[in-house]
Amino acid sequence: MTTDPPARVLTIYDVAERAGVSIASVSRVLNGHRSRPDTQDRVLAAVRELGFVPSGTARALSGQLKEVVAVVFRRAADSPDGVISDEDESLMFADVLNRGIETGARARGFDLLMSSVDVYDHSPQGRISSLAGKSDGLILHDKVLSAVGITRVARRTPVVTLAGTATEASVNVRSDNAFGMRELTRHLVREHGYQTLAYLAGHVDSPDNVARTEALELVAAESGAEVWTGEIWRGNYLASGGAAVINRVLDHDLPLPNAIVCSNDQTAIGVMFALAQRGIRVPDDIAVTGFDDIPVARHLHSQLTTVRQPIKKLGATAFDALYALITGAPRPEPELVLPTELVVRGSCGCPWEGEPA
Amino acid sequence: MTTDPPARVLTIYDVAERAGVSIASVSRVLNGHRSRPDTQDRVLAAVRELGFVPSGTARALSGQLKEVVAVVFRRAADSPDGVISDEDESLMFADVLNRGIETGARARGFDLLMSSVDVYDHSPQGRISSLAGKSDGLILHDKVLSAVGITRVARRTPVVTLAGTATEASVNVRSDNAFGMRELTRHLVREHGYQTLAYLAGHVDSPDNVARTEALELVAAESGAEVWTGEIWRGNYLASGGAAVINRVLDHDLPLPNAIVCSNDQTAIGVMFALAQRGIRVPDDIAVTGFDDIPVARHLHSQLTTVRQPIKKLGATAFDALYALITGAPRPEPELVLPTELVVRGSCGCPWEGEPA
DNA sequence: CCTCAAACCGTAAGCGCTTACAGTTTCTGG
DNA sequence: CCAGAAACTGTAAGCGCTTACGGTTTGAGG
Repeated sequence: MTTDPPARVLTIYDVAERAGVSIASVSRVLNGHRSRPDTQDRVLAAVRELGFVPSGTARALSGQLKEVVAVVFRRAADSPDGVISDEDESLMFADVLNRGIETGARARGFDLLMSSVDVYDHSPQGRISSLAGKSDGLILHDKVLSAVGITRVARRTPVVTLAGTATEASVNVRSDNAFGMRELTRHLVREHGYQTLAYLAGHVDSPDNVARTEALELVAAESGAEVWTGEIWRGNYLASGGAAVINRVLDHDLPLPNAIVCSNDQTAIGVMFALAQRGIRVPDDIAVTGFDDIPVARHLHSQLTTVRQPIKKLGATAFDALYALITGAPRPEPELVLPTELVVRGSCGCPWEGEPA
Repeated sequence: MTTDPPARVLTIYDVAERAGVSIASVSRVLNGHRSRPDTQDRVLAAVRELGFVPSGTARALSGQLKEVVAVVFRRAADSPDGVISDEDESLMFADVLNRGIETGARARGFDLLMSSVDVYDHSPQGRISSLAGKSDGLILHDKVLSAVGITRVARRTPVVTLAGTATEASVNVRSDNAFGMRELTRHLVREHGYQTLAYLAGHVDSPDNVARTEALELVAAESGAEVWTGEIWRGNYLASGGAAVINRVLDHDLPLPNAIVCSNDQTAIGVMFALAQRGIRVPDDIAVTGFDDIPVARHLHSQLTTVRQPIKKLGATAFDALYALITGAPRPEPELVLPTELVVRGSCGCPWEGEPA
C-alpha cells in the first residue's frame, strides 16, 4: 500500500518523468508493444507507484477504440407530469436483454453506454448520432429508429439491431418467432382443443409482432380454429396495455375467447391481473399464454405457459456481432436467428404443480 | 431531407469551410456563445446540411464535461462454466435503481456508462479507475468497493454510493430502512400476534441489512416476540439464496417460525417458491414478507406484504447528487435518506383480494 | 466624416494520448 | 575491434475540439 497520490490528475508525462523515459515509451509499454525489459519494468513501476490510469478520452481521440458500445432502447415514459410513476413495469425483457449484452461486453473489456429514448421522442436521430460519437458501435433495440434512420447511421458506425430488420449496413439479431408461435398454437389447438384464440398484439408493425401473428394465424387456419385480432385486441407489449384491453373488452360486454395469446409475457401479466380483478380465473375460465419467458414468468399466479426466447443469449450474440463489425473480423450474417422453445406451465390449462421449469 | 453525406466522418473544419468561417466561430455557435446573427445562421445551416455531430471525445478532451456518468453494480455471476444461466434473477432491484438513475441522467442530457463487477472480482479498482477516466463521475451500488476503496477513488472524481456509507469525499443515498422495518414488525407482532419471526438475512455486513436487522430486533424485543437470526437463516439477497435456506431448514427438520421476514423481495420470492414446492401454504401455514416492493411483488402468488422503498427515486436522487458534485453546485448533504412505507398485501395473513396497491 | 469603444472574429495553443520517422544503442559476425 | 543490421528510443505531428489573445469590423457620438 503506497501513500495516496496528489489530487491533480496524472498524465502520461508524469509517468514518463518518474520512469525517466519518454512518453512514447510509456505509451508503448502500456499498449504491450516491444521494448526493453528494464524500460518496461521502470514504466510499470512508475505506473503502479503513481496509480496512473490513462485517459480513455485522449486514447480514443487518437484513433483507438473507446471500448464502449452504446445501447439504445425505448422507454415507457414516466407519467407526463414528471412524477416518477411507481406503476413502472417496462423493466423486464429489455433488462434481461441488456444483461446479455453486458455479459458479452464484459468478456471483451467493453463497457456499455446506455441511453433510452422516450416513447414521445419521434426524432432521436440527434441523440443517437451523439452516442455514436462516444462509442465504437451501436446496439439498437426494437422500435428505436426507422429503417432509413438505421441505414443512415449504419453507414457511419457499426450497428446491430435487436428484433428489427437487417439493412445493407447493419446486422439484425432475433429469435425464431415463427417456430415458437407455431408450437404454442399447435399445443393450444390440438392438445387443448381451443377453438377461439384472441391475439393480444404488441406494436403492430414490429417485426416480432408480425411474425408471431402470421405464425398463429397460419397454424390456426390449418386446424380450423378462429383467431381474433381486431382493433380492440391491440396492446403495446406492456402490462398496462394488456390490462387495458381486457378492461375494454369486458366493459363492452364483448365475448372472451377460449385462450388469449399474448404478444409477450408482460402483456400476459397485465391480462391476468385484469382478469383476476374481474373474478375470471386462469386457466379454469380462460387460458392465457405469453411469449419470452422472462424470469418472473414462473413465479406468477397461474404460472405462465409461454415461448422461451434465449433472451440473454440474444443480447450476447448482438454484442458479439457488433464486436466483429467493430474489429473488422469477417462480417457476420446479416441476420442471426436464435431458436425458441415452447414452455408449458399452468396458464394454458395443463395440469401443473409448480415444479421449476 | 438532404442527400446523404459522404462516409468520412465530419469535423468542425468541414463545417467551418462550408460556412466560410473559422473553426472557432463554429465552436462558439455550437456552444451558444455570442456571435453575429448571420454568422450563426450560416454555421447552423452548414451543420444541418452536413449532418455534423461534434465528437464527444474531442470535446471531452478539451476540458469539457463528457456528459457521462458511470454506474457500477455487482452482478450475480453466470454459472462458472461460462454458460449463461437462465435461472437468472438478480434482475430486479438493481435494474429499477438503474432506471431511476437513467431518468435523472436523461433530464440533464447525460448518458450512463454501465459496468458490472463480478461477485468473484475482489479488486475491481482497476476497472473502476478506468471508468472514472471515461466519465464525469461515478455511482456505486452496494458492495462494489470497500470504504477505503471508495475514499481513494472519491478523491479523484465525484462519487455517490447507493445504500452504502458516506465518506469524507462521497455522498451516500439510502432509504429509511429502520422506519420501514419498524412498521412492518409492529404489524406482524401487534396486528397478527406472531410470536416467532425468522429474519432471512441479506449480505450480513451491508448497511441496509444491518439497519433492518436492528430495527426488527428492537421492535420485537419491545413486544416480547422472538427473532431467529442464526447462521442457517443467512441468505444473499437473491431468490436462490432464499430458496436454499428454506430447503436447508426443512431438510434438517428444523422448526418454522410464524413469519419469515425476508431481507428483500427477491429473497421472499425464492422463499415462497421453495415453500410452495414443499406444500406449505402462504399465508395459511406461514407468513412471508419482503422488502423493497419491486414491481412484480404485486403479481406474485400470494401477493407480497413488503416495505416500499422509492427505488426509482433513490436512483434519481443519486444522479442529482452526483450532478451537483460534478457541476460544483452547493455540496449535498453527505447522506440523503428517502422515506419508506409499509405495504400490506396478502402474504402476511391479511385478507387481500388483489386490488392494485 | 472621424474617433473610439464595443462587438465579433481568426490564429494558435493546448487537452492526453498514439505512432511514423529518424536517431541512437546494442548485438552479431567477420 | 569494427561494420552493419537489428532493436529500441525519443521527437514531433496529429486526433477534433475549446478558448485566450490580439486584430478587425461595426456603429455610436461628436
